[in-house]
Amino acid sequence: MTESTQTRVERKERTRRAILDATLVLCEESSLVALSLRQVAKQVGIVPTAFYRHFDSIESLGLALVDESFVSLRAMLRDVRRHDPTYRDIVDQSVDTLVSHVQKERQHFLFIVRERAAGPLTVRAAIRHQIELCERELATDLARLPGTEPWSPEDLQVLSNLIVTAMVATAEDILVATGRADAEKAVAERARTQLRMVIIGALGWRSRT
Amino acid sequence: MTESTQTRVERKERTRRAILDATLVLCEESSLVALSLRQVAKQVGIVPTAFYRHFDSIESLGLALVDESFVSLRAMLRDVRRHDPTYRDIVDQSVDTLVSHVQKERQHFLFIVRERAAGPLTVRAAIRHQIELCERELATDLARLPGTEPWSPEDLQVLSNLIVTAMVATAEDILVATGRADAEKAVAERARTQLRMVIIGALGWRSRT
DNA sequence: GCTTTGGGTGTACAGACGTACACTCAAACT
DNA sequence: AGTTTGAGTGTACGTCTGTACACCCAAAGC
Repeated sequence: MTESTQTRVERKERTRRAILDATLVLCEESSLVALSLRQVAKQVGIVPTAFYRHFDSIESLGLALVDESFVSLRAMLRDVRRHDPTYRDIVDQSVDTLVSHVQKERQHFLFIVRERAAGPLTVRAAIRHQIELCERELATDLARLPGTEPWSPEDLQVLSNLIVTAMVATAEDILVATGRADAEKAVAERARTQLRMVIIGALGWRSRT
Repeated sequence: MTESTQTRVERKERTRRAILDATLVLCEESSLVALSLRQVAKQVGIVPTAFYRHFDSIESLGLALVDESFVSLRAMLRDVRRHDPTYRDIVDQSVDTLVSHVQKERQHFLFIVRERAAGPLTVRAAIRHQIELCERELATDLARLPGTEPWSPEDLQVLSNLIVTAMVATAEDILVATGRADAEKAVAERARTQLRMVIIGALGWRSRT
């Protein structure tokens, strides 16, 4: 028999995690806004009123899940950045990293993609804000690449927005294609082509201002 | 006093429309999956059980709304196509058309954008299918533009997917920016820049196959 | 003109919903 | 050792949910 004695904060943290995990499971099929406190409690294995010891509404639970999800997403961006920025196959590397992270953190990406459009107002706003931060981050990364000297900060931001949009759409398509290896490959290949097209376009772009 | 006598099919169609409209109103704030039959009925002004005379579930009501929404979206695509394809400001024309249609058909676009990610399974599938049809349509349009001769059908499809993705994202941003004229202008300007970048990229693109 | 049809009504019920309140009982603190 | 704290329990409530069933009555069909 394992030693099951635990401190109080450990027990609390364990239950909190169980709530977060249970919600991610339930959110694979539906959305936060269609989720009841009782469903979550049942999935966790606690009584409904115990939920309030950890979150005061489904909405604040959602905000916690947004924070958590973007921790793993930022880990992905760090992975992308880790590679040599001058490496010629940066596109392949980035897309590979995206694909593997989406598969590994499937629940988080599913949650973000769904709640971004349908979640409670504050959750939608939080996700929008986080994605905007990612865009800015990407913009500063792009500024470090060779050949980007003539671009204005505004153009970098616009380009960054386009790339992030395309990558979010790619993540969505990977989630839909899950399980069908050929479909997954096709999505990845398309993402690579699109990234190359965009980069070529950006290199040929001259700001009008 | 207006003549209020109506045929039976007229009355039925009128109520059906009222249900569709009421649902679009309710879907401005939430999602189909968080909507109850009783809420819809109350909004329409009919008794809950009367709902079944027109749809047998919220889901099939959703499918009807998808069809309806894409009728107006196709009208938009027709508007875009109506302009001279060789016209040099095709980008400006297209973005202007998109912006004005999103504003005019705000409810439909809100519905599509939200349910695309969060709706019932069959609704999500229907929306995905319709958007894919739009992509193919755009691909054939692109094939008619001068300078696209060297592109393979696959590359056209990939480019079309990228453009549609960017325009869907633009529509989402317009919906969020509604009411703030400066924000709306910024979104439109960004969409124009992105379209130009993509087109330049596509012109410089050479297929590897 | 009499019958049929079918959109809309009203009542009724079992189950799920959020949440208030009083409770237990170990861990944590003094 | 005695007290406090707080995560989790159990009951209880009024409200909302989907849907079954019997009903109404004007338009449609004969």
